[in-house]
Amino acid sequence: MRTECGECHFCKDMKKFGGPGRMKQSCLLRQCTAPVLPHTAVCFACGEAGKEDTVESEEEKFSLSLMECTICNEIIHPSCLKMGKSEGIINDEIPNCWECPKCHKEGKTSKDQGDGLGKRRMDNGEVSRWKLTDDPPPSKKKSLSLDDTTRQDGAKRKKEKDLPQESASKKKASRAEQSTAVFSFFSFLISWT
DNA sequence: ACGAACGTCAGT
DNA sequence: ACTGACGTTCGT
Ligand SMILES: [Zn+2]
Ligand SMILES: [Zn+2]
Ligand SMILES: [Zn+2]
Repeated sequence: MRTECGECHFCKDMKKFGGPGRMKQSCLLRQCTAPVLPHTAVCFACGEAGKEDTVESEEEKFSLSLMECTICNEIIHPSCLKMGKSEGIINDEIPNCWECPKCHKEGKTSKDQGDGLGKRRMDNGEVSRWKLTDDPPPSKKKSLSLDDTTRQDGAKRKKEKDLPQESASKKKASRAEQSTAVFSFFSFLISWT
């Protein structure tokens, strides 16, 4: 809720402070201390969303909420984990965040990430990233189709000033735009080597 | 491994 | 539609 400092790296990028506005990050003084899961998050086991608001007992709210593990990054309803005894370690600083019982069963104590990627904020004050997209736990590799449909969100590269070539769905680049794209492509080839 | 870039989400 | 900003990808 703090006001933007106007002087940090990200503020200086903002158009409102005269920057190009490409980074699109919040002011360093305004970083969220309690990030929540996206609304699109679903349970790794049952594929459904969180249902904490369908019940009023605090105990049931927990078992029907979605919890994300800081170690394996799986998001799951605690109630969808049918494990005998083991309890997870709940991080009360960050909503819907824990170290799941599965991970704590094996040696996976805190600082070994199953896949390296996907970090969040550790208990100290240092920032990290976290990921919520699944990754098949220990075996398969996720096909990673290079082509299309399974596009994660996120970003590809653009360039520096914007290459306006788009496929057939939306704008249908004008021929002038196409030729600039071709020109840019040749410029790129020339600058190679 | 780090940081810039950017698509996309979420709120208005 | 517009805005802020998150999470992923890519260049280095
Ligand atoms: Zn700032
Ligand atoms: Zn579930
Ligand atoms: Zn886990």
